[in-house]
Amino acid sequence: MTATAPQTSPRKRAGNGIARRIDADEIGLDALVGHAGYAVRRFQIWIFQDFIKTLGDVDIRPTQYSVLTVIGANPGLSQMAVAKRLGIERARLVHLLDSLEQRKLVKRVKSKTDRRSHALHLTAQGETALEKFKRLAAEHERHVEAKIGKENRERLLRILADFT
Amino acid sequence: MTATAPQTSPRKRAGNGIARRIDADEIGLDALVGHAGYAVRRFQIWIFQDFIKTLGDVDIRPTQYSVLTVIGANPGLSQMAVAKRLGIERARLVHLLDSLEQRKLVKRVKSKTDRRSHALHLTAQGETALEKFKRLAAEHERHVEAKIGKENRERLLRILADFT
DNA sequence: GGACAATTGTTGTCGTCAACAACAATCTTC
DNA sequence: GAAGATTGTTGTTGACGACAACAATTGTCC
Repeated sequence: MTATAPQTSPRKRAGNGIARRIDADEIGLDALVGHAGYAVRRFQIWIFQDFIKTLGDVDIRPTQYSVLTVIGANPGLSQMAVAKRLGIERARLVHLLDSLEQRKLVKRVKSKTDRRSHALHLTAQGETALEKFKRLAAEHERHVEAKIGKENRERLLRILADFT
Repeated sequence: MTATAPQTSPRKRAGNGIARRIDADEIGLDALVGHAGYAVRRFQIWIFQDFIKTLGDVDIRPTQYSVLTVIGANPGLSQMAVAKRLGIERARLVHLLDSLEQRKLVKRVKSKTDRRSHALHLTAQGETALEKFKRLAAEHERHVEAKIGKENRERLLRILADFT
């Protein structure tokens, strides 16, 4: 027996025979506490939920935002180049671009130099839309700052700079 | 035009007419660089991939590991309590437990005090298996340490302590 | 103590996402 | 020019989060 069990039942007996519900914060995480992956995962879920909520009116999700940003900063990239840069599978990027192209934010232009590939560009509408998205994303970033603190957010960005 | 485009084509002309492929690290991320969510997401993917690979021989994924750990540390919990503690939907936990129960690592015991709920316990086999999983998870954690540094990992855990 | 609301586990659907595999068109290389 | 690699596409699989509905059971309120 290695488990450090604080109780062996989902109820706690209060001595008078009345079963009490266990609060979530009474439940130990044991080895999980020392795992960076667990904390990072929970944090990432929180961040994405806030991002999706903050950009809810314009209906832009984190992955879509990353694609638009990269295309905006590097017009003419191929799908393969975008996928590699963002760590997205090229098969997945196809659907992402289908959606963004339907919404007239992005256009696929046949490349002159390589007839297999498409040169990706923002439409004029996409350019102005992206401006708005960036303002909303900055607002989301302020939420992150409010949640973990200004210095902690900057520390975090420094620690994880290699993964961008 | 707000885009700071270093090129407008997926090829770079080298002057002699030969098109050169663009390397991924030449592609700017623009606003993405300042977003904690992007870095956290990429890092989380890296961590999970390493975890899955390191625990590949025993076929345990991060979520399964978290469920086993919590049950091991708090025998007798209900499914609802585990789901709440780990931020998993109770509908999703059903399938997770189905799988773990089939593998004889966990057992659902009918609760005496609440006939709606199940008291969750590790089997004897589950106890010894979890020991091994924890050793492998610790090895994974050393990979994280090697990737971002010992101090950075500890800083990270401190910053994100509220999310566990 | 009996009606009504809340909780628990379960089943099902839907959409997102990563990981593969296969394919046609095209390019590169030898 | 033939063989192999690359690009975009389509499709499948499985993990995962979010919902909705349901039966069984428990809690609450009058």
